[in-house]
Amino acid sequence: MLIKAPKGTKDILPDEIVNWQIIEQKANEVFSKANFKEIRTPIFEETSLFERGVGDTTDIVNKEMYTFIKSDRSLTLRPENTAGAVRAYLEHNFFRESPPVKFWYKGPMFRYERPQAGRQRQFHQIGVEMFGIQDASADAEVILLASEFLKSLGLNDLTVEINSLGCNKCRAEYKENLKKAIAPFLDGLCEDCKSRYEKNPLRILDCKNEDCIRLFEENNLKNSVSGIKLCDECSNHYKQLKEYLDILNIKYEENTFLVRGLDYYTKTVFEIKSNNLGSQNAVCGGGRYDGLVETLGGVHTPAVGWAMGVERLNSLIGKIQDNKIDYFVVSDNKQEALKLTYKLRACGFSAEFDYNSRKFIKQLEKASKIAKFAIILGEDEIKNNYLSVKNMETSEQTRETFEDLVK
RNA sequence: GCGGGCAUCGCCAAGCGGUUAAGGCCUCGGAUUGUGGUUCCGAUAUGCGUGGGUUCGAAUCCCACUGCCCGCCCCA
Repeated sequence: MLIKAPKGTKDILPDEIVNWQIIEQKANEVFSKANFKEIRTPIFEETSLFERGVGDTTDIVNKEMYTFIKSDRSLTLRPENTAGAVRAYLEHNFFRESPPVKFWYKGPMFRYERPQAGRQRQFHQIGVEMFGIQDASADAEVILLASEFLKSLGLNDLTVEINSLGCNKCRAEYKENLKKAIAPFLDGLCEDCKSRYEKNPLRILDCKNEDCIRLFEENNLKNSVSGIKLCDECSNHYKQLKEYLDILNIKYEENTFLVRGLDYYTKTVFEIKSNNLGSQNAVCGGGRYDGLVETLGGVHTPAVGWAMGVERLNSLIGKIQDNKIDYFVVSDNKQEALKLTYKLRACGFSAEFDYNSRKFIKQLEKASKIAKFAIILGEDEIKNNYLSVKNMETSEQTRETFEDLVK
């Protein structure tokens, strides 16, 4: 019985690795320009980091974590990277630097869920975190960054949705008002919504149940929600964000039903969606988390960030072709072929030869499949110290010395 | 945790109870011991996810299991 990769995990094969390399390279380019620095945190952390950081009312913490005990310590494979980034920020005293402190990261995350389109148990995220700036220009900055990054990958028309959840102060009020608006038709909602009503009423807005959505519409919940006032500070912040986005010419849609499932978000939340992803349609999600640094033991520090799912991103990008190598050395003399191959590599070219010493015609056929040029190195070439270089695209063949070729 | 669908060569597949399980791609070899990518010929599944059962006879029908995919929940 062959051992297979575990459920919900995938091998990234040579055929598709080019996409990944390009995504990571673009991330580095785009984020570096904005002076975001890459950070790499451990793949596992102490379990309590996620319980405190992500929130113990979330599904992620309640039923999706890969947790194991080693030497009496409870450790967990990271389900996301924001908590780890904040932990590192505190552990290495980044709060002593002049704000903002700007990080970006990439890497695998782990969540125990039933796999489906756009969802795996081991998946990859690229994300940014920005610490120390309360002003809405920081929110705009990270949204701009997400948009620039997507643009650099040729993804231009994705929808940005934004909303504001308010701060701790006004969110409590918001929840009460929301409950009041929902109360009249609470009985008609699904079981999940009924239990969310007490535990986490904001999440009711996120319900996908058709009957619930119909009831929301019949009772004009959207208007009721829009009518709920944020405190002055929060509504100002939200207003400023929209002004910044307008100035930056970033198109967005306001979605008063946009609620994120992680507990740490405050004020701004946003998602970037695509219609080509199946039912898991968010390629990017994030927002502001002004309370998280404090929750994890630091002084109050405003922060904002997002994460993208690399697998989802990848499925939006067409397959990027692997480039052909520069030279394939065709020769009956394996020693000379090997020597020439290594000389070409030393000069910075990609090169290969036929390890099997097959017939000339087979070698040329192989060359046409994998290389831009074939270098024919036969008896005559070796004796008279020249190379026959054939362009496999145009069939043109020229006679050159090694020195001319590598110039 | 709950629904739905699918499993035939490395990949894509035809077959729907009856003699040796189509075809295509890829791979390998030959036509062709120095000029390929087009062409022609040839090779490649004692086996149809696994285990039972029905039948004279099963890839084809029935049952169980496993795996994968899709959806719900939640999230990237």
